[in-house]
Order: sequence, then C-alpha cells, then structure tokens
Amino acid sequence: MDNTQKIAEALRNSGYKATPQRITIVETILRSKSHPSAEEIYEQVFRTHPTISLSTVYNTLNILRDMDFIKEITFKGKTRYDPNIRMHVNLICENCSRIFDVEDSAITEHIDRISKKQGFRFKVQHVDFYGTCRSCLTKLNS
Amino acid sequence: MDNTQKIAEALRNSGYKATPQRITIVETILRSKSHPSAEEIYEQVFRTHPTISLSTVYNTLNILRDMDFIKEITFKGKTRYDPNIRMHVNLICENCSRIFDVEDSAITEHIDRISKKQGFRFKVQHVDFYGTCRSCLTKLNS
DNA sequence: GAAATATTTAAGAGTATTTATTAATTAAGA
DNA sequence: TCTTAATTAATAAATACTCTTAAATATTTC
Repeated sequence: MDNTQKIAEALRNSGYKATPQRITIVETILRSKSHPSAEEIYEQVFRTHPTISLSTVYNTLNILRDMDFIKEITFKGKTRYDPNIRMHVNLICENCSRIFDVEDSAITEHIDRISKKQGFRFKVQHVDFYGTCRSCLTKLNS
Repeated sequence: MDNTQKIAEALRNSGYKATPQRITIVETILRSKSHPSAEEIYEQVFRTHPTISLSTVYNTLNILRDMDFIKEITFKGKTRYDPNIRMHVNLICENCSRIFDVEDSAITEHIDRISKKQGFRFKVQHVDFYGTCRSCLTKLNS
C-alpha cells in the first residue's frame, strides 16, 4: 500500500472523508522540510489545485494536528507546521524565523524526567528553544 | 533607591521617557505571577489609570521585551508576558493554558550545551515544553 | 451501479489580536 | 520656565485565523 493510500485510510479511520484536497495537503506538509505556514502550504497546493481555499487548508491542518500527524509551532503571531513528530527540539531563530530540528536523546530524556517530576504529560513531545542561529550571528557580527 | 526609581532610571538609560503609564505597566507585570496577556495587564492598569490605552500597553510591553526586562510567550494565537528572565523552563498546559516555571540547573546547563553545539545563542533563555498539567490530567481522567 | 445522506468544499464575511496613524499632551534638558 | 522631541489616547488598519452557507462530493445503502 502506497503512502497516499495510508493517508486516506488514516483519515477514514479517524472518521474523516479522504478528499483529494486533504490528501494533497497531507502529502505537501509531509514532504516539506521548512516548517511552512498555512499560507505557504496553500501556495504550494494551489499550483496543482487552483480552486483550493485557504479555509480548507486551515481546516485540514487542524484535523491533522488533532490526529497528531503534525505539530503546531506558533511564533511571532504566526503558526507553522512541523511534520516531524519524533522526539526532538526546535531551535527557533528569532532573527530569520527559521526552525531547526535537533535530535538529542540526552535532552529528550531530560525533558521526560522533568515532565514526570512535575506531573506533566505530552502525547507528542514539543520543545522549543528561542535564540539566534549560527548564520544570523555571523551576519550580525560582520 | 526604591523599585520605581530603578525602573524609571532603566527606561531613561535606554533612551525612553519614564512616563507614569510605563512605570505602572512595568510594576504591574513585575508583580504578576500568572504570565498575563496584554489585555489582562491593560485591565489591571485600568483600575488605577482609567484613561490608559491598550496601544500604550502594547507599545510599552514591546519596549520592555526589547530591553530584555520581560519575555514573550505566544500560545494559541495570544502573546503572554513572563517577568521572570532567570534561566528556567516554561511548562505550558495545552488544556488550561497555564504556564508553570521550572528552575532546574541540570536542564538549563544541557540547553546551554546544545545551543553552543548548534551555534545558537540567546540573551534571555527561552525554553517551552508543551503538554498537559497535573491538575488537568486528574480532571480529565475522572 | 445508482440514489440517498452526510460531510466537505469554496468564497467570503466575521473575529481577535496586534500594529500604525495622528493630533494633543507631556517629560526632560537647556 | 521654555523648548523640543517623544509619548499618549483614540481609532483606523493590518494580520491571521475561524465561521457561515450554498453547492459539490465522498461514502453508504440498496
């Protein structure tokens, strides 16, 4: 069974209809590496589906979030979407707004320990560090 | 020198005028424990300064952020303000929207180490964990 | 495979939060 | 005290997202 079939099935199993719009949106976000915003996903999908509505994109992204297929990262009043739901840390650059994924087992264990200690639980680990990235630091200092 | 004097001086040193509105807003946010939104700070300040404008509150909060007096935490499309700029982690409850501060030197050192390794730098450490807090877990399971 | 029905789509109106504009006011230095 | 540039308050505007509704479509039922 190919990926599109799996996505369609997952949607139906969660009680949603597997419409072509939804499948295209899911494929687009899963393929992306840049933590796109709803607007960016809309622009991407628009190329092949020129009748798509921004509302449909928002609606689908909310469904995918509820299904724990994707993670929302809100920064500077704008929500962006992360298709990587494996344990990782998001390094968010406050200068260029890029988001970098860091997988580090030590920190995920650390996060687990603190969360347990505090009686805090997460389904999908979501940890954000804010700062200035290497390339922005270089640019800003030159 | 009392606290108000110190705040006034800090504003002047950064090139801003120490207006009564600004001093009241700073005192309000520094006193708060609940990570209030701009609206909540406005309501609080309004009690003693009924002519205050919401724009003034937003404007002042942006100044305080730029001065690294406070930290912005945006969640569910709403920005909230944290007067605690000591190294700590914010545990954000996705259910009740409360934010809990956790000071844990082991994790803050770890965060520092990862940041250095990635060439990432922050002036004010800003780390958020998202999940469900103890009291919401109890309520949801009963 | 066709009809029934329940959900979903697209378009645009609506909402909430934050920022920009502007005339009147005020803080701070001379 | 006076001058000047910054700030305030009020409101308009921008931005990001959600809601509403009639038409279209996926799934179910026969």
